Amino acid sequence: MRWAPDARGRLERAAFDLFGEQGYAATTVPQITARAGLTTRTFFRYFADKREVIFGGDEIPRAAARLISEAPPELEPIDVIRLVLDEVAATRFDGRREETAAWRRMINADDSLRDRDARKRADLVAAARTAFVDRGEAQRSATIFAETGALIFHVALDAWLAEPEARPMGDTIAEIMTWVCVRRLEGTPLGS
Amino acid sequence: MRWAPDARGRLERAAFDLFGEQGYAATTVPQITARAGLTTRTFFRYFADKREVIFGGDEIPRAAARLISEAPPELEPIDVIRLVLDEVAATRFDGRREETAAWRRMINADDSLRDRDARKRADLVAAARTAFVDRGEAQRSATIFAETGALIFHVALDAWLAEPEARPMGDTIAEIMTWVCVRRLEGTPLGS
DNA sequence: GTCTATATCGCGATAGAC
DNA sequence: GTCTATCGCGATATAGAC
Repeated sequence: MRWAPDARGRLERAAFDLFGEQGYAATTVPQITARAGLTTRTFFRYFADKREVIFGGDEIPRAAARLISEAPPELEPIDVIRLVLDEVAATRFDGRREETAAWRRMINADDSLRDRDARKRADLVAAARTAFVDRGEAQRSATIFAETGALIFHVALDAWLAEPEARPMGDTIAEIMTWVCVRRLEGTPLGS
Repeated sequence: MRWAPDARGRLERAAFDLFGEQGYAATTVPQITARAGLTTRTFFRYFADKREVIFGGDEIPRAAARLISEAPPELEPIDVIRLVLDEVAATRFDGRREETAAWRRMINADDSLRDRDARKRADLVAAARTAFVDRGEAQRSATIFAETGALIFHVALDAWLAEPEARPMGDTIAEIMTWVCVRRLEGTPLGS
């Protein structure tokens, strides 16, 4: 056949290998595509820019939105957050602490990656907000719940990665959640 | 004198004018510097990149950190947040709703500006966290208070700009704050 | 200040899949 | 045949090096 399969996967692997060897900034797109046996132009067909190789496109916002939609309708929003975060922690982070820490180190070492990382969090909030609205939340409460979920998750991820001993990330999340409480007050008089 | 004064201000004004006329993405740095009567190189001496003309450098994180440090030491963190946000609202936003809305529209219209905007929020959180630590908060609680302050501020700003009638931004902030509560639980047994 | 590398993207051609 | 992935070439702006 004319093209080797899985061009996207080859680009991702070549990129991560090179980033590991030389660092993110020192690696050029032509180097990545040369290693993957493709052209520079092809890289930009799969990834909007060089930063996007690091982040999984919109996979995370989509997964979060799906989990929120599928949560039992009778759950309070804060319990939806708990459910979603526990699921995410168990399936995507437990057992991958070292890889995750290395990934975070790479992001934190580069300014343009920190920009994009912050943007990804905003995208996650936007997707979660929509999902909460679909559950019947008002715009404003949906926004606050989405923001709060992202807050808990990011604080917990940082804390979990900083802990001396590996333990289930859900434990860290539970600790953070005891700290933050969000009350639904829509419609109640101000100051109540 | 050899150089016309206020190169930075001229660059900012030229940039905003051109962004208004042609849009952000369609405006090149050489166009900006030509209008300001300066060279491209000079632009990058004042601004790290093209996006930074839009944001005020690290002025906002610095101001927030200063306000947190100067708040009366006996205040609870959530009341420090209230104080700081009210001050910021009154001095920087009240009476500038239209400019602020236009500024937000410009940011939301461009992907690279959304990246940077999200990053600026992260920088603000980092500065506020440090300031809370200086007040004697533990790392983890400082992080949560800083994140919560940023959350309230951003939700309130969005809401305030979306309101049909202009009113003091502090009123919107007060409404949002009745929604979000943060408890200091460091040192208490888990599950309490 | 000048020079240059590199990211980024548009366009037309082409090769194989269905 | 049409559709899609890929290529090759080129143009331009940002951003950093010298």
